[in-house]
Amino acid sequence: MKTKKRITIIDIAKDTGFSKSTVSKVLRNESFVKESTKEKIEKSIKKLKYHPDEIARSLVKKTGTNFIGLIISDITNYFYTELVRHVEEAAKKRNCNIILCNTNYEEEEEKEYINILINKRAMGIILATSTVEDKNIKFLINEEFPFIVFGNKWKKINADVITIDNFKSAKIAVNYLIAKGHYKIAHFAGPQNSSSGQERLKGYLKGLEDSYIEVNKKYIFETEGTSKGGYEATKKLLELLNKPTAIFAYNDFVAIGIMELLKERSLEVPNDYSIIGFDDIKLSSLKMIDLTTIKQPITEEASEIIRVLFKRIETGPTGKTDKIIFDTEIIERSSVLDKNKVIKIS
Amino acid sequence: MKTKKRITIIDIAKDTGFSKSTVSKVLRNESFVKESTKEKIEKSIKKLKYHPDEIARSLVKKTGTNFIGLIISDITNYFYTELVRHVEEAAKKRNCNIILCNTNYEEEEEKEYINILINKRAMGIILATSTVEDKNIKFLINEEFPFIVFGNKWKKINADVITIDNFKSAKIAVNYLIAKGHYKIAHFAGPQNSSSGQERLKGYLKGLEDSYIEVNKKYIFETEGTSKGGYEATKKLLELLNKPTAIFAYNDFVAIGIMELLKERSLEVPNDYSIIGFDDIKLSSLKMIDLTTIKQPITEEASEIIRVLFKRIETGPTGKTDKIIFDTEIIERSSVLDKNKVIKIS
DNA sequence: TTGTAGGCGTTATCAG
DNA sequence: CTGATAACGCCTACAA
Repeated sequence: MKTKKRITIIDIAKDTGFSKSTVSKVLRNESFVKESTKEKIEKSIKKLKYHPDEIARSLVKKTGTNFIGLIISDITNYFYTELVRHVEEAAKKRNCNIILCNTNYEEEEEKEYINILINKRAMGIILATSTVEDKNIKFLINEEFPFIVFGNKWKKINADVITIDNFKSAKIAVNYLIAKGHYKIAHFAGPQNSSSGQERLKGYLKGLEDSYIEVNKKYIFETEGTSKGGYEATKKLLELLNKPTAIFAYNDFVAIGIMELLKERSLEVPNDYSIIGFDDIKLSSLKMIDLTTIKQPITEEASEIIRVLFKRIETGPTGKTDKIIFDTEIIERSSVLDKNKVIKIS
Repeated sequence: MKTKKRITIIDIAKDTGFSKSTVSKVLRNESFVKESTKEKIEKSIKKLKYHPDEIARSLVKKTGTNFIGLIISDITNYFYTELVRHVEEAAKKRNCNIILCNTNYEEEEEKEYINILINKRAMGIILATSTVEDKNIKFLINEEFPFIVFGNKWKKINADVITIDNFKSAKIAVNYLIAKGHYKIAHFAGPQNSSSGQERLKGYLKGLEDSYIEVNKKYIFETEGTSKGGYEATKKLLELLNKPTAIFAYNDFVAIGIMELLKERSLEVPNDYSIIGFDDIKLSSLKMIDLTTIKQPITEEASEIIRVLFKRIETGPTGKTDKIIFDTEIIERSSVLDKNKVIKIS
């Protein structure tokens, strides 16, 4: 699997009769090259279809490879899709390319990708898997490798982190439902090995507590954070005798799964069940879905990820890390019933 | 922006007292290294946190960098999202990583990314933008750079191509609508600078012709292939005096845009308008959307892309290229009304 | 079993 | 203005 014979700086040196260092000079268009020889060399470059080898270049310049590794769990999760898109864009502005690493939710893959990225001399790594492994973070810290964590464990770890306040945002969601007259509120929690899952659950609990609503443990379901998870949890929820009137879903995906099952059972949103999601993926704004949700400012987060990561690349480990917490906002759509406005008939 | 001082093979040579070639030997675990020295060296490697530099390695071995460039128009287009996911997976199996290049539908970006990928010594390029530029293909052929085209211009170009038969598939879609009793069928065509857009339009025309249905030019709208495109075209369509009963959309996205506007106007699918899409993105299977559509076997396509690309990388340009055409199938859901089964009341 | 030397494609320093 | 020459981090005969 050898690559075809590359044509190098030497080939064009031979072709023109100049030395390779002169060729190198016109390549980097240094001054002090006679116009005529510059032209000759450039002509030869075109003729021989020469392209400078960035790899060799970065080797001697000891400058970066201009690769950034982006590790995510699942690119078909639309929330991450949007992250990828914006990160790629932001990286491009700094002349960097993204090496896409999809772990498919498998822990070992995360570790493996990290090693690959280190060996391939990525300049930095963005860890955006939903359940970042502690040991991997420790490993990266120990290696003194530039990296940044997205959306996870911001309090505990000594690394740069870009995220939102999941706890607070979850409280906001619950308070919103309460304000709309709901008090029987279920929570379809995310994976409890992810900090976002944990924090949102805690926020839910606190939200209820603040309004003196007693927690009904039967109203809490742990899901895997996918639409399938929401779908399955809804099945169980519908078996409850004392059913809730509203559901706070771990994320929009889960919320959509809920809608799926309700539709199958000819139950209506929001009349039978109110739903609030999390993330505000593009899907949620479709009229056919029209999900009320908590919006993450994904574009801003993405550019901060790149900004902070580059800072880290430049400074190296300093002991001081950045924790950037973005605000969320509630996007009101039609999936939550305002019970205060409902005329009571009975 | 220098990277931190890397520890190299020489550092661990010094540390252990052996020569760098001996170190190199244990790295590639060659035989003929005394067990005890091997152990010492390995210990030192761990101690100094040494990682072999794949980049430097590939320089001297003249073997590939194990990078594959994937150029797409828009990763948030769910169809491509799924492509990316499967391509990444297939590449991983061959120990390759994906450099993700999102052109954002801008032609110049495509050219720019190609240059970057060549300079960074990618092993090959997957061109999966919706409107691949002829000149870029010619450029790559001329450079003798390994590449493969996905979903475009398979007849015309002398390059490896993986695609479906858009013409035939479009005919199938139209025939399906006709079989369901529709004869006033509109087509929301895709960009006519993309071959898929052209071919699907031709297939639509031929499908009508085969059933002796006269073409109504007012029923043909060119869209940009997005949900917004479908949304806007539907606005115009609703202004028609003689309205169609069914719409064949360029892709599922466009179809969803149609649904959006219909929903806004309180029009129903399929009772007021039947819709058939193209691609079968995951979204389309949601109960809230439930779109009848033409399915592309994206997983299989992705693995063929990688297989054929690797073949090309190995053989280099041979003059003979592969054109692999996948079959599509129709996925029946609820967005098409069977007019034959409708009881006529009037 | 281990070490030496040359080279991969560039850049960079310093003479000429 | 132009051209040797020594790196960059690693591999690979060939020698010891």
